[in-house]
Amino acid sequence: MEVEAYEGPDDPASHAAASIGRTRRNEGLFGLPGTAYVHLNYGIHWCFNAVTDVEGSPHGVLIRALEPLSGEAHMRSRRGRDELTNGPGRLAQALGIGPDLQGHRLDEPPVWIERGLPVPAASLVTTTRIGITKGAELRLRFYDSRSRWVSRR
DNA sequence: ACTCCGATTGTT
DNA sequence: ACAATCGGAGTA
Repeated sequence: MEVEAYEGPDDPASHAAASIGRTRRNEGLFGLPGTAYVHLNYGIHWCFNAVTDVEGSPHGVLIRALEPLSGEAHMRSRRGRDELTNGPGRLAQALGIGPDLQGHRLDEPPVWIERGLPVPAASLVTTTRIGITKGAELRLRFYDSRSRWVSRR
C-alpha cells in the first residue's frame, strides 16, 4: 500500500488547510476517525482517504495504491483496463468508491481497512507527496520499496 | 456570474 | 506535452 498523510490546518497542501477552513467539500475530513473522506479531483477522479484524527480535527491519509489480493476480475470490469490500483483515481474506481462512501465507517463492509503485515524499516520509503505545490518539501508519502503496487517512484 | 485551478489519468 | 471535466473558492 502507498499512502500520503495530510496533516490538518497547518498543512498547506491539505483540503482543510487553515487558509481554506471548513467547507462543504472538505467536511468529511472533520468526521470521526476511521471513517472515509472521499473527494473529486480534476473533475474526473474520486479519491479515497481515511480520517485519522478526532472529530473536528481534519487529518487524513490518502490511499494512493494497494495490492489486489482478490476480486481482480471485478476490478477489471469496473476499470475497463488492466491498470487496477496504482494511483488514487484508479484505485477508487477499481474498488467502486465514490461519494456514496463519504463518512463510511472503515471497520465494516462494503469497504474496510485491516492491519497488514509490518513493513521492515529497511523497506519503508519516506518521500515527498505527488502533484502538490504547497508543502511540497514535506516527506509525508510512504510505501514499501519491495512492492510493485506503487503509483510512482 | 465569472474566473482560476487542483491530492489525476489516458492519449498524442 | 495536453485535453478531459467538475465544483469549490475568490472576486464582482
